[in-house]
Amino acid sequence: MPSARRIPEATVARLPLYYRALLETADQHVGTVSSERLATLAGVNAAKVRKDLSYLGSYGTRGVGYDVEFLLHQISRELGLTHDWPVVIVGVGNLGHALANYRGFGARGFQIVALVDADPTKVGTRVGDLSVAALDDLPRVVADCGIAIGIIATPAGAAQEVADRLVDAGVTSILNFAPAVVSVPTGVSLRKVDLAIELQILSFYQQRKVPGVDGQRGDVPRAAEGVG
Amino acid sequence: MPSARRIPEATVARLPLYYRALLETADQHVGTVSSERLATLAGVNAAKVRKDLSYLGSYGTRGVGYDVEFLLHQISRELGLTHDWPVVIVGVGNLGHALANYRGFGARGFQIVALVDADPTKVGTRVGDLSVAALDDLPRVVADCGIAIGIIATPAGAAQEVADRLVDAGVTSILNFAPAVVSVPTGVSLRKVDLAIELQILSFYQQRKVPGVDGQRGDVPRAAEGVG
DNA sequence: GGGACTTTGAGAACGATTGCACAAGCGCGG
DNA sequence: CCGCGCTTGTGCAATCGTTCTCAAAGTCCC
Repeated sequence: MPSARRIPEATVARLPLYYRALLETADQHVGTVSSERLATLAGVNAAKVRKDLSYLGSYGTRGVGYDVEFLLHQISRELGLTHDWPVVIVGVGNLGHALANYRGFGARGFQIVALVDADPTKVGTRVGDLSVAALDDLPRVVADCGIAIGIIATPAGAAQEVADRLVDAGVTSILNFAPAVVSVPTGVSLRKVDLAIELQILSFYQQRKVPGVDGQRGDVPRAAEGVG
Repeated sequence: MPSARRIPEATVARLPLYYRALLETADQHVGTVSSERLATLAGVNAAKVRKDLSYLGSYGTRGVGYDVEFLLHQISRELGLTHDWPVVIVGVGNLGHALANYRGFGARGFQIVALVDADPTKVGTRVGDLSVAALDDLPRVVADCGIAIGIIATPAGAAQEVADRLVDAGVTSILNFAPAVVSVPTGVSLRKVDLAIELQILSFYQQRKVPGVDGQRGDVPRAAEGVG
């Protein structure tokens, strides 16, 4: 069982980074890692690694470091990655299609087990080895497959309704790719990924690098400005 | 020109939300918005909106609110959205393909003007109305199109090399979708979107909702836990 | 067995972000 | 022209997150 301790949100967001770094380390048959090395692999600093890991428990050995296999096990347990999660994607447009075929999910324990779309012309078509179900079938699909996690890959206008339907169907974790604010009841987790917003944030800092000029290339002065 | 004032990173990350909310508001021919209303539309609270906007300047009118058009103009200027940004995507796999066809970018001022891939069998193929260029052509492509922003949509193993090449070619802002840590020189902005990590974070909180049980559905107790 | 060296774990200082509370400013109606 | 109601802008306190620092605890070598 995961430790009952409260783990800060910022730490939770970094655990997957450590997990990934540890997987790479384990592949190289390395027995232990120091916080220093783990930090390099995860792209953070060592103090943060130690503090983050200390929230999970005292799993390191002073003078030695962390046992790779053991720490992997602890983190995967904490993240709930000891078993596969079935996932449903709603919206089989450009993005939904790509997400359905994205191998990165399966490789990390997330199985896309169902695709759903509101468009009747898409229902029944095959994507990979799945066939698209109707939006109205969502409750049955979710129940049958034991789905707790749903992905919204619809246009912005449909996002809130889809979220509501996902929640009604019993989904309690939602990843929203639609560029819209959606709200969910307490007890349902929601994360959002907005691709255009990421570019807009880059645009902000880019804008400030070449003051007054419309972003065309040339000898760009290397400002000391970074992006977190 | 953008105000010289330093704007906190957290605020910068929210400006695009306000921008989107204001666009919707403007569509409805509403002349002014209060911070309260803007907060609702952007999914944050009113105090935060006011504080964020105050970093840009005193653009509101007490007792009235913010002029929608004027504020839109100010924010788009600050974000550098007064002109289109040409963008190159490196890696034309599943994800690169979807990103190339994603309409959300064009709609917000980001034009995908070039696609690049290291695979010789992909070079020359057409995706939408673009043809895929070779990785070695990157410097020419970047220079010709005046590209400052690059998107990495390659497998993890290629990410660092691609980032290096983008930087060499003159790109100073990078959005990385590959599940790998990449480092860039000072002066180059880097943001990352890792799809699997988002799911893993959801998995963490999901895991804690149904203690001891392997995530299957049923009568899930509504915990008061949320995800930021 | 003991001393030098390494690395963790945690306390404390620091910095960033959030949320509260309220004065100041503006429009409107009388 | 004045007072009232509304909404912004901001000082302040609280919270959250990061970084520094160092004692404690282990290994390794002699």
